[in-house]
Amino acid sequence: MSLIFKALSDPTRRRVLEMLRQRPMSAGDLAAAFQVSKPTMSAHFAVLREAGLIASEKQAQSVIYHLQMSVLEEAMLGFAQAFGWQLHTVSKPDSSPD
Amino acid sequence: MSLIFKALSDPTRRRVLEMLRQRPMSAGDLAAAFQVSKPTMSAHFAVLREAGLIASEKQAQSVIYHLQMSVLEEAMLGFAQAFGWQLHTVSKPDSSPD
DNA sequence: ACTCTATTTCGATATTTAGCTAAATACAAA
DNA sequence: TTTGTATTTAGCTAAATATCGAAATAGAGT
Repeated sequence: MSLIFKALSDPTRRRVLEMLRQRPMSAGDLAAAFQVSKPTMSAHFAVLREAGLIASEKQAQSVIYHLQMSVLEEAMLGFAQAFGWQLHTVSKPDSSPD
Repeated sequence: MSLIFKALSDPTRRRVLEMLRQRPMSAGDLAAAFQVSKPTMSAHFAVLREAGLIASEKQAQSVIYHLQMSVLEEAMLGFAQAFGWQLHTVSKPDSSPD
C-alpha cells in the first residue's frame, strides 16, 4: 500500500498511468510526453513497476509498458473500504474505432 | 493531489487517519498508540495538516485533531474519476451508544 | 562486424524524509 | 509565579528520492 501511494504521489507518474489507461505505450513514447530526461523517466517507470502498477514486454528494440489496472483497483478498493466507501467500475475509455 | 498521496504513503499516517475516523483525538493520545517519539508524531501531524487531511483545535493544554473527511473524499473521488471508477459512501462507523 | 535506435544503468549532486534528543512554548493549576 | 503537562520547534544524522549527463546494453538493419 505504501509503495502504491508513494508511486501515486508524483504527478508525472500519475500522468503516465492515465496515459497507459488509454493504451499500452513504449518507454520512448511516454518519455516524449514529458520535459524530463529519459533516464529520469526510466526511474519513474521503475517506481511504478515496483509498486506493481505497470508491467512491460519487450517488442523489438522497444519496451512496451501497460497498466496493471487490477493492482490499482484492488489498492483503491482496500483503501476505500477502510474509510467506509465503496468503489465500482463505471466505464472503460473509448478504444480507437476501427 | 501530490501532497495527499504523499501523506498517505506512510503507514503511520494512514493509521492516524483511521483512528481519527472513529473520533477526534488529542496529539498525545494519538502519539501513545505508536512506538515513535512525540516529536516524530508531531511531524506526521504536520504532513497530514499540510495536505488538508486533518485539522486541530486547541482545548486547554491539548491539541485535538480531527479528520477532514471531505478533503480525503474529494481527493479520492477525483482520482477514482480519472480511472473510470465511481466512489460512494457506504456507512459511518458506529458512534458510542449513549 | 558495424551502426543506428531504444532503453537502462552508473555515478554524481541536491533535496527531502523519518527519526532522534534537547530545548522552547503554551497553558493550567497550585 | 513557580511547577507540571502537552505539544511543537530546533538541530542533527542517516537514508531515500529526483534529477542529470555519460556510458552500457539489447536488438535490428546494413
